[in-house]
Parts: sequence; structure tokens; C-alpha cells
Amino acid sequence: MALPRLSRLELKIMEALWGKGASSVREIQERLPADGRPAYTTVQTVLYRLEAKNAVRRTKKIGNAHIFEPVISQSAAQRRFLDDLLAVFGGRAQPLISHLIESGQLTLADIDEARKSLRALDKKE
Amino acid sequence: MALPRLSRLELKIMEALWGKGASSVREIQERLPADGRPAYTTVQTVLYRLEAKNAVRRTKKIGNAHIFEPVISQSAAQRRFLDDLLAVFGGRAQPLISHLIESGQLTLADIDEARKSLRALDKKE
DNA sequence: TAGGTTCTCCTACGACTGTAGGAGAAAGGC
DNA sequence: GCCTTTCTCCTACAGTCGTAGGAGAACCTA
Repeated sequence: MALPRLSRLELKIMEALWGKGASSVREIQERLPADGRPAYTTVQTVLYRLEAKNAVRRTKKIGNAHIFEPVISQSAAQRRFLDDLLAVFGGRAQPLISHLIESGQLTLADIDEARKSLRALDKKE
Repeated sequence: MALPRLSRLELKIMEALWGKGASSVREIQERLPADGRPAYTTVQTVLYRLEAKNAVRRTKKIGNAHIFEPVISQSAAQRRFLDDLLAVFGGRAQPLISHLIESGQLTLADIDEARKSLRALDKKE
């Protein structure tokens, strides 16, 4: 279970952790968008589950509150998530890119940067 | 519920439907990769659920078998899927692209094609 | 028309998710 | 030391998902 599958909420909570580093339950909860923010104990429960999956660990206590820190790296988790969902789409990235372009979320600069790193990769191989 | 969230298996089954158009349960099941292919009734159950979500509908019968066809378009579903995906990547397309490149799922040809259509779009505006 | 084959429909079930309340321990303020 | 606030830990529950078996209807074939 090197890279467990994370659910949406688990991922959101991990995001909050990656962003600011080791945090308490309260800090994480308050960092979530106020709109539809889950209850304190909900965040706590999810953290416990993440702990069981070895995605986070407790490092220390401040007052009586445990501090959690990520064990899994953000890029590893993103990769896992992407692979999972891409598998569903037959592994074809092209339609994704098309959608990104159509919705204007992909700029020419992004593309060029991508192009450059792809070139660099090609040379190495 | 214009665009319901589809689960992984639901999406796989939709893929099979989009690929070949209206099909029977059996056809869909046999179109799924033999490796880990779900039982006939599993596919059937998922189709029923998709029907309840208005993602597919029954069009006719051939023999005693119902024929299902997609109601949701592939691009609409991909769009929805992409939004979810982007949420995980903090709404930024760049890291998404980077991951695609790193895992070799995005070729230079893909990039160039994207580049071209992006250019075309720019001109229009 | 009898018998095998193929489908449908119903039902179930365990795992995973999102959600959160309640009891009680611990810490902090005065 | 007592009271209030804050946390932890436990428990629960309904919804979704993947999974599929069983009963029986419908169909085809000889």
C-alpha cells in the first residue's frame, strides 16, 4: 500500500496539509473553504483514516492537540490520482488537453513550457 | 442533476458505450478488458444505476435483451471529470501537464497539436 | 414442445465515504 | 482548585460502489 487511493475529501485535507505543513485538526478545518466546510470531527475522522493509510502521521502535541504532517508527497498523490482517472479514459491524454484549451485554462505559455520539458526528456532518452 | 458524478466503473462502462454506440449488456461486458472483467450481472447492475442517473437509456429490445445507449455525451462527461481533476490540482493546469509528461502520456505530437489549436483560438479572439 | 441458453429483475452484502454527535480527558485562565 | 474551552476517541449512520447470486421469464433450436 505504498500509494493508497485517496478520496476527494481526503485529498482536500491533504491539500491543506501540503500547503501549510504540519498542522492541527483545527488549523486544517479552518483552512478549508468556508463554503460547505465540514465539522471539526469530520476533519478529525478523515485524518484518522489517513493515518491508518499511512498518508499522514502525528508528530507532536501542542497543548492537548495532536499535530499531523503529510507522509505522502503531493506530487506522488497527484500522480496516483491522475493515473487512476486516466485509466478510465483509456489512457488518452489528448481529450483532456483539448478540454483544457477549450475552456481557456491552458495558455500558450503553459504549452511552451511543457514543450520544452518534453524536449529535454526526449534528449535524455 | 444534469451531469452526475460517475464512479470509476460507471465511467468504464460509459466508455464502452461511447466507443461502439448502443449495445446490450453482454456486448458491453465483453468489450471490457478481460483482465479483471466484472460478472455479467455486475455490468447489468451498473447500467441500471446509470439509467437511474439518466446517463443511459434503453432504446429497444433485440430478442429478450435490452439495448442501452448513452444519454450523456462523452465530452460532457470528460468536462465534468476534468473539473474534478483540476480541483485536485488546485485549479492549475500546469502541474497537470507536467504529470502527464513525466508519465509519458503526453507526446510531442499531442503538444504540437494543442499548440496549433491554441494559436487558432488566439487569432479568432 | 421440451430443453438448454440467455436475459431480466430483485436482493444482498461488505467496503468505503462523508458526516457528525456524545462522553470524557486535558489544558488554560483566574 | 474550579470552570470553561478545546481536544481526543469512540460510535454510528446513511449513501455510494463494486460485486454478484438466485429465481424465473423469454427465446431459440431440434
